[in-house]
Amino acid sequence: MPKPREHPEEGSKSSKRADAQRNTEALLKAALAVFAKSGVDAPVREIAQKAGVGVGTVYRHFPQRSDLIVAVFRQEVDACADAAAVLAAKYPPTEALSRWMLRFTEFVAAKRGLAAALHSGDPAYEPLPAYYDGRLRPALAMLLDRAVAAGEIRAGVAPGDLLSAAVSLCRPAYDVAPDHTQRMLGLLIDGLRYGVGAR
Amino acid sequence: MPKPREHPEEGSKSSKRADAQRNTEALLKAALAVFAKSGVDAPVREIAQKAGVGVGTVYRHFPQRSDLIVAVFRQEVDACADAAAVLAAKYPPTEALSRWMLRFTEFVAAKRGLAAALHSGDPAYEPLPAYYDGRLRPALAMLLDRAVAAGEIRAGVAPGDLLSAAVSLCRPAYDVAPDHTQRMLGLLIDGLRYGVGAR
DNA sequence: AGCACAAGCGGAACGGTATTCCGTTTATAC
DNA sequence: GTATAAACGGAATACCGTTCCGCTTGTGCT
Repeated sequence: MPKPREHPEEGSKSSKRADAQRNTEALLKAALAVFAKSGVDAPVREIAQKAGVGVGTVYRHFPQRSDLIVAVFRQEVDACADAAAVLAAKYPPTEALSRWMLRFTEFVAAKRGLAAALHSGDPAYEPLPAYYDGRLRPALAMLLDRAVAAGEIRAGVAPGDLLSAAVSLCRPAYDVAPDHTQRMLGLLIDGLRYGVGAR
Repeated sequence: MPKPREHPEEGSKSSKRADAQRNTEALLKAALAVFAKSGVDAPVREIAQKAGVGVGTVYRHFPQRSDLIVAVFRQEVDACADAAAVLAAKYPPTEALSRWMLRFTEFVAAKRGLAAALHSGDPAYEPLPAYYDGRLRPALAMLLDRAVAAGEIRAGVAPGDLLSAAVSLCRPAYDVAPDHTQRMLGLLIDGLRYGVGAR
């Protein structure tokens, strides 16, 4: 009989067979693309095909459709949050902040389809807002702190408020000139700069 | 050949055959119940069965699913708005206001499933918020005016703000003690009373 | 009352999707 | 190399939306 795993962890993921691991990743990638193109109600077959697996495999990894949606959402939130550190290392404080805000609004715009699912009342999505907030708010707080420390923007701006404001700004993004969001964001960042050095 | 209708209107509705009229009403009633129990994505067959008609009849009256949803929504909005006049005639001003607010939060809580559909981006639902506002805001304004005129609450409260506040209050209603909304509403009404006669 | 006719009706039929199930394949430990 | 269980694929099943058309029924007329 096969012994229990000797190495409960391999690489960095939980103990799963290598092919299963690959398929999980392929599915997440495929689902991201398909959701973006056809919405979260896209046929499961389409996702399976794009990932190069059978439908059975989709259900093995994500028994509920909501499991797949949640996984994609969390992955995207993580990517957006992680981008903060990368940008902070690469650009001066306020430019990093500005670029991240733009990145964030792209995330929000791209996930408009998911947003409807989140508010559907399905309890499976209940923990997502907390996850979203827990990852994104600290990321933005870090960027804000750096810009404040550099004396480039004023202190006292709550990260949560700024996130909400950015979300509001990209609300009409789909029936307005595409650079509208970008210009509004510019205004928002300029607003943060206002009064630097004033007490 | 059958002549064109002599009496273009009969009773109070548009010129339709009596059975068609009955079926439309039965469908609205059934859809209301089914939507409440199983959400707006409930099977059409289920609604048809509950109304005692065939599925073909559903599609005859409501070619698009969204037509049925919109009709149910408007009917409920109307019922809620009309309740204002009934309550105003039956209770003293502030009690009528209080009771109506409770009635309104019940409406919002019951329509959480519909709310998701409203934000789905389907253009069929686009005119609904305006309808909602156009019916409910005047209803609430009337109740507020009466309470103000009676000197029971202070003036200057915008009906729209109060509606929004009430909606926010019942947001967490589904994972909190059921009387939570009621208590919060009590606070809200008390807040309106504050400062009467001041100035 | 009886008739003619179109509006209205019911539900079978069609096309498509989600979900399950199980025989086959494959990664892993020894 | 081999045994074993995890994982896979896709056919099969179960639903659901939507259409279509022969049948029923309300209505206005005589």
